[in-house]
Amino acid sequence: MSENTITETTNGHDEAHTPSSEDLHKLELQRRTNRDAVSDLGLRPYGSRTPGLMDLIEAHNAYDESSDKANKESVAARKAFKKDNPDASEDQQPALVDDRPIVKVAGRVVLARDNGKLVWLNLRDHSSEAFQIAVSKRDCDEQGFALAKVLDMGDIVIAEGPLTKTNTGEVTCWASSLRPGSKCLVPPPEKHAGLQDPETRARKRYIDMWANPETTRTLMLRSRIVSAIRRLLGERGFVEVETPMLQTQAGGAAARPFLTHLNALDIPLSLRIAPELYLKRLLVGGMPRVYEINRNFRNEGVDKRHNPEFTAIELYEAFGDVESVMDVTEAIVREASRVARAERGIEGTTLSYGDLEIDYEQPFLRVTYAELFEKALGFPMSDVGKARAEAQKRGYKTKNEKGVEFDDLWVVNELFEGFAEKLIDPARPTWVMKYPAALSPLTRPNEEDPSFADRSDLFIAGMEIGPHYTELNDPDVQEAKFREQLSGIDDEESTFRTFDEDFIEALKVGMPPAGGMGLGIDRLVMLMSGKETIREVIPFPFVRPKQS
RNA sequence: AGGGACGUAGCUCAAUGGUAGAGCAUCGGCCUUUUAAGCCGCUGGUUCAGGGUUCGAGUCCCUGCGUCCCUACCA
Repeated sequence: MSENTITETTNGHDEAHTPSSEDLHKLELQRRTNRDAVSDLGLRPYGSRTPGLMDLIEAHNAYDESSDKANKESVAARKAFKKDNPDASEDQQPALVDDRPIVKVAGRVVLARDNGKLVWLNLRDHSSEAFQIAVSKRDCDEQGFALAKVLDMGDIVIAEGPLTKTNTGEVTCWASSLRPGSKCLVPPPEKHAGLQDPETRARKRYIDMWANPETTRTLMLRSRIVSAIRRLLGERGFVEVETPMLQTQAGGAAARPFLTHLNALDIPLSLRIAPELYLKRLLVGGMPRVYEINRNFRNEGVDKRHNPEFTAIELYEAFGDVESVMDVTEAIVREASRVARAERGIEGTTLSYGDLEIDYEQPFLRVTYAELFEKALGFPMSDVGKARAEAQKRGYKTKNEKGVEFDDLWVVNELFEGFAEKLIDPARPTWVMKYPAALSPLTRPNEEDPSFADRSDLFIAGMEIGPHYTELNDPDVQEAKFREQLSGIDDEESTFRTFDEDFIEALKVGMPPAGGMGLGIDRLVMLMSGKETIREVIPFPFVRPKQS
C-alpha cells in the first residue's frame, strides 16, 4: 500500500464541517459526491507527501525510443507465440523485455477522454501545458483505474508508470498507479477558451494560472528576470539593501503617499513612494554601490500602466555619474531581453510589443531634450516667449486659477511631453538626455550649462522606463532646491511634501559624487513578456474589494 | 473626474420589442490507442439590482452596482 492509501473507513470529512447543500451550486455538490467516491476507494482525496516527482516536461524528455521499441517488439513476439502455440505455458513464452524509464508525475487534469476500459488524462503543471497519461484497466492497479473513473476536471493527480509512445506518436505515461493529489470542488473554466473575463482573471489568479498557462509563464519570466538582474548587479559589485517602507516623510519623488499610523508612538507614518533618500544615506555611510528591488506605494490613479503598489529597482553608484548608470541599465535591459527570448523560445535579437519589433541588442539611441524639443516644435526651447505663445495656441494652460503664470520651464516641459516625446521611435530604446535643471530637484546641474541637469530618461515603446541622474551631493544646493520646490505649492500638496532635514544633514556629512537610477520592474516585464497591461505581470494586482 | 462600451447557464458566447438558445462542462448509458475523442440520452436561467414605458422588455428609458476602453490626472 502506498502512503496515499488509507486503511480506516472514514472519508476524512467531518459532517459538521460540510456546508449545507442548499448553499452550494449543484456542480459543486456533484464534485463533493465524487470526492466521497475517492474516499470510498480507500484513497485520500487530498493526497500526501510524494517524494520522487518529476516535472511533466522532464518526464516527457525522459522518453527512450529504443527501450520502448524493444518492449513493443517483445510484447508482439509473445502475442505471436501465443497465437502459434495456444497450449504453451507462461514460462515457454519469449521473455518480456521492459527497460522503459519509469516516471512519477503530478499535475492538474485539464482534459480527460474516457474510452471505457482505457482513460486518457492530460495533466498540466508549471512546466508543461499537457502531458498525457493512459490509465488502462489492464495495466493500472485497481484503485488507480477506479480513481480515473471518478475524477473531475481540475483535480490534481499523481501518476506513475513507464513511458511509451501511442499509435499517434505521443509520449505517454502508461500508468501503473494513479493516486489523488487534491480535489477541485469548483467548476473549472471552459477547457479551450480558458478563463476570459478580465475581472475574474485578476481576482482569482489561482484559477487563471492553471486555466491560462500563459499567465504562469509570464509570472515565472518575471521571477527569472529579477534573478538575472540580481546576478548581473552582484557581478558588478552592487550590494542589495532594504530601506524603510514606513517613513515619517515620504520623500524621493512627487506623489501622494498612503498614510498610516504607528500606535506605539502615536505618530502618523507614510508608506514610501521611493527609497531614494535612504539609499543615498547609505552612500554617505560608505557603501560604494547599492541597489534595492522593492515595492513603492503611490496613492494615485489606477490604470493599465499604474498599480497602487509597484516594484522598482533603484541603484546608486558612488564615483559614477549619469553615464555610468546608463551603462548599467542598458546591460540590465539587454540581459532581461535575453532571458525573455530564451524563456519564450524566440529566435533572433528582437522582442515584439504590440505591433513593434524591438531590438535590444543594438546600442540604445541617444538624443538630448533640447534637440528633441527643437525638432518637434521648430524653435529652440530657450525661446521661452515663443514656447509660451505656442502653448497657448495649442490649448495648454500657462497660468493657474489665480492667474499666476507658470514657470517658463514648466510650459516648455508641457510642450515637450505633448509633442517631442511622440517623435521618439517606440521601436528603438532611446535615451533622452539633459533635462532642464528646474525639473530635476535631486539632480546635479550640468557643469557647462547649469540650466540643464545631468539626467537621462529611457523610453521604450512609448513608455517612460526610468530616470537616470548624476546625483546632487552639494547640501546647500540641495537645500535651496527643496525650498524652491516647497514654495509655490498649494495647501493640498503641502500636506504631503515635506522638507527632509535629516537628508540635508546626511549630505553635509559628505556624499561621494554618484550616479543613480530608477527602473520600473513591472513595466520592464511588460516589455519582455509582450503584455500591454500592468495587471498581467503582477501576480495579485489591485482589484476593488467585492461588496458583500 | 468626463466620454464610450458592456453585464444572459459553471465557462465561452448567441438571441428586429414577440415562446431565452448553442458549444463546452455537468448527469445517465456505450466504448482499450484517444488527444477539442466519438456516439445515444438528460439536465441546466430571478437575463447584475431596482424602478419606468409597453398588450408584451434580455432588448427601450431612469437610478444604482460592477467591469473594460479612451481622455484627464499621475518626477
